Amino acid sequence: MGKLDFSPIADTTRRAEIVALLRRAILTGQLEPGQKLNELRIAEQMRVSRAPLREAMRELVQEGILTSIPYAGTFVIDVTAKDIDDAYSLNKVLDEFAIELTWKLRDQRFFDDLDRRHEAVKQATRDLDTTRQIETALQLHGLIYEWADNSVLLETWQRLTSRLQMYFALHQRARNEPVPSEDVHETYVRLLKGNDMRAAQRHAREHIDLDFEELLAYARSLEKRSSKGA
Amino acid sequence: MGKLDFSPIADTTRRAEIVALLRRAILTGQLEPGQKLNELRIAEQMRVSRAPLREAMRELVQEGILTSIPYAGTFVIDVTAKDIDDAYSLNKVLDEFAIELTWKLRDQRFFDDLDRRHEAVKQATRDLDTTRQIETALQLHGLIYEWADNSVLLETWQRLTSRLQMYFALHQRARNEPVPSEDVHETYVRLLKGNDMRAAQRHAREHIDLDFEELLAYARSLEKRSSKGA
DNA sequence: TCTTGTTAGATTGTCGACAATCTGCTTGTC
DNA sequence: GACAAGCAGATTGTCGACAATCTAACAAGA
Repeated sequence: MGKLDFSPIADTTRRAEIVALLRRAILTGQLEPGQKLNELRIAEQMRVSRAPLREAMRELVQEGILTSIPYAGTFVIDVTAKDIDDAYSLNKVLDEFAIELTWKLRDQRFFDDLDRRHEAVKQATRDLDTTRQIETALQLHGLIYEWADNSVLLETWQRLTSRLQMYFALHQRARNEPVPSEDVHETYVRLLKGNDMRAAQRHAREHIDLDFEELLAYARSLEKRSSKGA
Repeated sequence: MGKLDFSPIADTTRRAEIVALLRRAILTGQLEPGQKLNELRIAEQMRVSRAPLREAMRELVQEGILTSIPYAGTFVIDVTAKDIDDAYSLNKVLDEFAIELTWKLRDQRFFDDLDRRHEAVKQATRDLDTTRQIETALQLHGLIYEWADNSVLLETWQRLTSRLQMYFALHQRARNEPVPSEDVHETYVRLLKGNDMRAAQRHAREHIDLDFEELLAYARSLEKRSSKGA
């Protein structure tokens, strides 16, 4: 059902633009899990040859949101409940670590940025813009990784985030009941501003406010169905 | 091993072969950090066109061992002491997590595999084959990740491993004094076989036997020098 | 001498065409 | 009707050539 229209590419290298376009299409759920990406069709829509498109797809395969089978095709990854569970549990461990690293580096700029990102989530919530809501929530949570001053950790988190964003978008899309939310991030932000690191870590480990539990339940409900064709 | 088990068919695409070749060249230090990869030259040497080579390079960029600057070139990543330190500290956290997940899944096959990999390290050590020594040591440590039954964690570890292997190979290469080792993995293996999970985790966190400290010292000693040209 | 503009060479980015491979349908046989 | 062989059609993988961009060497002018 992939009648998504791409607009022609503009500046910088085509490859980079293509990566951005495809990533966005996948993470917002415009390209559905399991869907095959037809190189010729996409290349024509973007007014681009297959070479940069294929290179872009190779990047996204390594990024973990596409999967490739030689001579068969490249597909959006399938989302299983196990995948989500795996990502969830690793995320908790990483959060705890990131908080530990960030803790003594916090300063006024950190708190300001924290508030700013928190506000962005609340704004998206008021706007009922669910896609942006997911995006901003993940950015809020990403702050501790950006401040942790550990490039490998940050990279790891960003890879995880891609998938998380895709999962959540999928979930939101399913129940077009759009708004989950009053302010679920309140506690998280307050603890990050406070003086009790252990409490913040505990909150991250036990109570994470991203609605994983519900997401998991949704994924399990999908598990029963057969895979869809083209 | 008397039961008939078919492994997947070999990847018959040139791209996959190229990825394997390049990765090996980088991880063994044949391609040095900072070095530029000339597409035309490499393509000619491999008797391959630039298309699959470029796709392969794109994969390795995402894998984190190459870095690319548009219209300038693709280079082997530079190794800084900070990078190693970052990877090291994240590795400790992940090890601890992997041990926790693996712990209750251990069975006889796990212990057998553990012994087998441990033996492989000792064999490589006896052979004075330092490259293989690094490789097998990392495979030994990778066992807990393979058993942890968390695909995202395994993927993360494998990405980390690429870099670690590169760092260690670099280090070994520098001091051609080849042998570090009597059996430094003894304690690690013994604890993984035992009944005290906390002790195993503590060992992973505090005492990891991969010679990180020495590696770090070496990297810091390099920090003073300027970058080299082609 | 220093700066600035130009130009030639080399290298990366992109394109269109061809080769290899897969998929599904058709055909022929039993 | 069931089944294997074989033939299109479509799609991915690879190639060689061209376009865009960078580098550095050189010349002209202050």
